[in-house]
Amino acid sequence: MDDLKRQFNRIGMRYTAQRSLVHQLFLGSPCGLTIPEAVSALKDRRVGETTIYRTVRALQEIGRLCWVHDHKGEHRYVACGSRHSHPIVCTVCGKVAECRTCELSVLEKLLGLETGYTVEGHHLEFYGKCADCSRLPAQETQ
Amino acid sequence: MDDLKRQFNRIGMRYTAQRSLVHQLFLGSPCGLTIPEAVSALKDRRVGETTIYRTVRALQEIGRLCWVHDHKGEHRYVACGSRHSHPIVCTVCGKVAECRTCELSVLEKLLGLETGYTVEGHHLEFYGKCADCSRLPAQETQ
DNA sequence: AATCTAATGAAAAATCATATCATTAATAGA
DNA sequence: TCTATTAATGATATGATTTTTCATTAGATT
Ligand SMILES: [Zn+2]
Ligand SMILES: [Zn+2]
Ligand SMILES: [Zn+2]
Ligand SMILES: [Zn+2]
Repeated sequence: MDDLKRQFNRIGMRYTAQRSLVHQLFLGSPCGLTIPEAVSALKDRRVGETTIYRTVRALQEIGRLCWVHDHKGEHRYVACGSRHSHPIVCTVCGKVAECRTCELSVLEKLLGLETGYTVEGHHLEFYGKCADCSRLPAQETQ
Repeated sequence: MDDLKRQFNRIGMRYTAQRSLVHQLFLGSPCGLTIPEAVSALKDRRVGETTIYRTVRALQEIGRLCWVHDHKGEHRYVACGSRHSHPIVCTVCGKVAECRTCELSVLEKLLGLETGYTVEGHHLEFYGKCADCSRLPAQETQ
C-alpha cells in the first residue's frame, strides 16, 4: 500500500520493509497484540525490538493502530482504519471489531447490530480543558 | 471513613493504616498518580511498594479508584466515587473531574456544563461478546 | 556514484511489576 | 484479656518490559 508510505512520510518517517512487516502482523491479528507478543512474533523475521516499539508509536500517530485493554488490563494494539474509532472487545475470545460511528447514545444500541456483539460494558475517557485552563492562552503541562 | 472499612471487608480485605494512607494520597491528587509516583510519594511514610500495588487493585475493585491515560499514554490512577463513572482529563493541566452521568450522547454535550471542561476528545472502549461467542455456552479465553 | 539522512538492532541500562517469605498486626473466640 | 487464627506488610529477589546508546546499514537526493 503506497498510502502508508505517504502517511509515514507526512510524519517525517520512512516506510521500510520492517515497518511493513509490523503493520501486516497487526492487520492479521484480530485480537490485537501486546508489544512483547509482537516482538516474539517477529523474532524469526529478524525485526528488532526497538523497531517494533518505534513502529507501534508511528502507526498510532497516523491512525492505523489503536489500543484496547485485555482482560488483564494490558494494552493490546489493534489495527484500525481511522484516527477516531471505537473498538469493541469480545470478553470471551478477545476479538476486536471496529466501530467508526460516533453518535454515542445511539452507538451502544446500534453497536450490537453493526458488529454482532452483545455489549456488556465500556470504558470511556474524555479529554478536554478544565475551566481554569480554558481561560489561559498558553499551556503548562501536568 | 468507616464505609471504606466495610467495603474492604466485603472483598475479604482489611482496611489498614497503610491502605488508608494510599487512599488519602489519591484523594488529594486531582491529576491522579502513576503507581511509581504513588510509591515515591509514600516512601517517607513507610508504605511499601507491594502494599501500594495491592491497595490500588483493591480500591479499583471497590470502585474508589479508576484510571485515565495521561498525555504520555501512561496509566494514572484517580480517586472516584462510584464503580462506573467517566473521568474527564484536562489536556493542559491534567486535572481530572468525575462525571457520573452515563447517557452517552447527551453526556458529551452536558459534560461541559457539568464540569466546566471544554471537551476535546475521548477514548471509548466497549466490552462484550462477539456473535460467535454469544452463541457458545462456556468460555475459552483469548 | 557521492552525499546526506534516517532506520536498524545489539547491547546495556533503567524502569516497572511480581513473587517469596519472615515478621508484624488485626480479628475473633475462649 | 489472652490466645489462636488469619491476613498484611515490606525487604529482597526475581522477572519482565521499556528506553537509551551507538556502530552499522539502508534509503533518498543530487
Ligand atoms: Zn468472541
Ligand atoms: Zn468517539
Ligand atoms: Zn486544566
Ligand atoms: Zn458509561
